[in-house]
Amino acid sequence: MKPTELSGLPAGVGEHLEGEGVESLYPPQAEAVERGVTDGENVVAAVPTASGKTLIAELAMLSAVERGGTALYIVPLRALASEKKAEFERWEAYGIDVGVSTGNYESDGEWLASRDIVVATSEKVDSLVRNGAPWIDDLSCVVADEVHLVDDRERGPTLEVTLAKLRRINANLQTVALSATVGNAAEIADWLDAELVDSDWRPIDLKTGVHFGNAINFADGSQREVPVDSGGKQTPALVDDTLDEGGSSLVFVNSRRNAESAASRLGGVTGDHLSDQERGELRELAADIRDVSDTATSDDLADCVADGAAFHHAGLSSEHRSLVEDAFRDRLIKVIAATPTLAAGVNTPSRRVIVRDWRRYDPEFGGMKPLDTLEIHQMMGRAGRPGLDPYGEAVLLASNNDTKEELFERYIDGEPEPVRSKLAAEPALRTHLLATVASGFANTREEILEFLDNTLYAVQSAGNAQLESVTDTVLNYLDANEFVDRDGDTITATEIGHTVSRLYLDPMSAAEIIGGLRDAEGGDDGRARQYGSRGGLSGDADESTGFTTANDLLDDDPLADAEGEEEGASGGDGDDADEISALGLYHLVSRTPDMYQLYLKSGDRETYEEELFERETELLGRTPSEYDDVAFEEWLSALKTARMLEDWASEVDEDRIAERYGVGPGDIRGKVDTAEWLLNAAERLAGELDLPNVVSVREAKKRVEDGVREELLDLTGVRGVGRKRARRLFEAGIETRAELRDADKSVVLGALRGQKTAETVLENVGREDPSMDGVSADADAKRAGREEEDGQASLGDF
DNA sequence: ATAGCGCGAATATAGACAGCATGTC
DNA sequence: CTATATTCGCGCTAT
Repeated sequence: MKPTELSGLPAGVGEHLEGEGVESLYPPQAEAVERGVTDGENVVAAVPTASGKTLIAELAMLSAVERGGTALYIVPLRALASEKKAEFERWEAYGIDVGVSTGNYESDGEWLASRDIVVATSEKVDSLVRNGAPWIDDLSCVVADEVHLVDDRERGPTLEVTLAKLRRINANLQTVALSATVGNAAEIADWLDAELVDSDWRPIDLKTGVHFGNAINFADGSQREVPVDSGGKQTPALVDDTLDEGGSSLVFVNSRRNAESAASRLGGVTGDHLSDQERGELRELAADIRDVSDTATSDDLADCVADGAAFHHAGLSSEHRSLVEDAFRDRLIKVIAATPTLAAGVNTPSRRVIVRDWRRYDPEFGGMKPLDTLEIHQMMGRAGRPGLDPYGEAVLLASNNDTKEELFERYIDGEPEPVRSKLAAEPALRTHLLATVASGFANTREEILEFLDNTLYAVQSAGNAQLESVTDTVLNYLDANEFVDRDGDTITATEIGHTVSRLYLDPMSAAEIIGGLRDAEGGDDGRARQYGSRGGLSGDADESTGFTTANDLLDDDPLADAEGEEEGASGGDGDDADEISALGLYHLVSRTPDMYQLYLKSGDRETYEEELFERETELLGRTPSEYDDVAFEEWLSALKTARMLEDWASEVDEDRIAERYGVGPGDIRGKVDTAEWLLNAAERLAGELDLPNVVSVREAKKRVEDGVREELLDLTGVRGVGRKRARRLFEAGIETRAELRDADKSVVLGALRGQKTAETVLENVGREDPSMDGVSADADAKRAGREEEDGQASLGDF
C-alpha cells in the first residue's frame, strides 16, 4: 500500500511520506489501515520497537484532525514527549499544530486547546482531567504509547485509569494503543474494544544470540567467531568486533557503578579506533560535558567520552544525557554502557546491543532476580539503525553452557510475559479513587465499582473480589482523613479532598503534610522529645537548646564560619511556635510517599541517628520508636534526604553534595524538583486550612528552588541571578535588589565578572542606565568572590 | 618501623511522574 | 538460597 493511496489524510501528507522515502507501508502499518486506523477505529498495535509504530499513530491522529478533531498522544516519559513533538512538527507545513504538556514544560504560545495534536505524559493527562481542562472533552483520538507499561506497579494504574476516564468522557473517542510485543495483546485489545494488529515483523532483521566461549551463537543457527582475549572479557571483545566493522555498541548493565566502570574500561577499546578528527571532536564534547556540572560524575563521564565511550544512567543530569545520546546517534561516541534508562527512553539505536547483565539485585526477591523477558526484549530492540545498518545484532553473555541454554530458553525463544494490571493496590487506588470521586465520575460505592469496570483490571479479574475489598479499605482511609464525606450511600469529596486531587498529591502525602503542619501549630508540647537520652552520643554543650547548626555534625559547610552565628539566631529554638525550620519542612515532605528517599548506607544509620539527636526538635511530628525498625529507618532516610535539601538550600556546592550523599547531579536535581513540588502543595494546603505556617513553607520552598540561604532570596528574584551570583553580590556588600539598583557599577562588575552579564543583570533589576562602558571592576568586590571560591576548593580537598 | 602486597571480607546494587510560572554560571 | 565489581582491612613480607 502506497502512502499516496491513503484516504482521509490532510492534503500533501501522503506525498510528504513518499518524499521521506516511504514507498509503501510496512505490513503492520498496512494492516492497521485495513483495520481502520484512518477511519476512527480503535486499534491496538503490538509490534516490535522500530517497526513503524509511530506512523500508525500519526495516520490515526492526522486523519482524526482532518475530520475536524483533536488528538492526544500519551507518552511515559517527559523526554519522549519532546522527542515526539519534534517528530510530529514536520506536519506543521500541512496545517497541523503540535503542543506539548508535561510537568516541567508546556509549549508556549497559544493555549493547548488550539492545538491539533497534544503530546503529554500520562500523569499530566490525568492531572488535566482532574482540573477539568475543557478541551479534553473535545478529543477525538487518543494514542497511548507503550501501553504495556500498565503493568508497572507505580505508574501503570495511572495510564489505565486515565484511558478509562477519557473513554468515559467521550464515548466516540478513537483509541489507539501502541505496545511492545507482549504475551496478551489480545486481552488489551479486548479491554479497549479495539482491533488487534499483532506482529513480529521488523523492517530490518534482528539477529539475536548468546555469546559463549569464542563465538556468538545466533538463534538462526549461524555463528560468529568473536574470540575473547587473554583476560577472558567478553564485552570488550564484542565491542571491538563491532568497531572493526565500523559499528557502535550499546551495553546494558545492572547498576550505575557497573555502567561507569564498564565505560571506563571500554574507553580503552574505542580509543584505538578513533581518527584524529574524531579525537578532536571528542575532546570538545568532553569539555562541554565537564562544564555541565561540577561533580565527579561529570568529570568521569568527560574522561570516558574523550576516548569515545560513555556511561548513561539516572544520576546524569539531563544535559549530560542528551549530549551523550546525540553524540552516540552521530556515531561520535562508539559505545555506551547503560542501565535500563536507555532501553525505555529516547531512541538511541545501535548496530549491536550487548546485554551483559540479565539479572538485577532485588532486595524483595532476596538476591539477583532475572529481568523480565519484556524488559530484555526492549533492550535487544535497540539493535539496528533503520536505513543505516543491514541488520541489528542483540547478544546476551553467558559464561558457561548452562547459562547459555537458560538464556536461549528464557529470552530468545521465550515469549514475553503477559501484561497484568496492578490497579488493585492501595497506593494506586488511594489517589485514583479520590480523583474519581472529586471529578464527579462516581459518587457512590456502586458507581465507583462500575467505573472501575472499564479498566484492564476488570477484564483480567472477572469474579475476583480483591478490587472491591481494596476499594472499601481505601474509601475508609479517605473518609478517616476527611478527604471524602459519606452521607448514606453518597460519597463526595470535601473541599480539601478536591484540592488534594487537583494538586495531584497522593492522599497519604497530603495527610502526612497536614498532620505535620498541624503538629507544628500546636507548639512544642505535642512533640516532646521521644528520642533523646542517648547520653554521650555527642557533645553535651548544646543539650539545653537541643539546637545545633547543620554544620556541626557534617561539619564542612563552606559558609559555616561566616554565617554560623546568624543562623543560630534564626534556628529552630521555637520561642515562636509558628516558625518552622526549613529542615523540619524538608523532612516532612521527604517522608511522604511522593518522595523517593535516599538510601541509608552503612554507617549512615549512626550518622543520622546522631543528627536526629541534635535536631529532633526541628522535625514535625513524633519520631517513631527506635524499636519499630521499619518506621524508624524511614524516618532516618527522610532525614538524610532532608539534610541534602538543606545543604542545597544553604549554597553547599554541587560536588560536595554529590560526594556527601553518594548521588549524581541528576539525583540532586530530581530531589530538589520533587521537594519544590511538594512544598508548593504544602503551601496551598496550609493556605486552605488556615494554618499559620504558610510563610515558613513559602520561604523553605523558595530557598530550595533557588538553592540559597534566606538572606539571598531577594537577590535571586532578579532574572539572571542564581545562587552563585547572588552570593558574590552579597559578599561585595550588595544585599538587596534595591541596593543593586543603586550600587556602584564597579562593585557590580567586580562581583559579576563579565561586562555583558553585569549589564544584563542591572537591566533586569530595573536600573535605568545599565551600560558598563568605561567602568572597571572594583578590586575588593572581585577579591571577595575569589576568596570564597578558594575557600570552597580547599575545604573540598579536605 | 614501614611501605607494599595479597587475599578474604565487606559493601552496595534501576528508574523518575506531578504544580506553577519563567529563566543559571 | 541465588551475583559481581570494587573497596576495605588485615596480616604478611621485603626493605
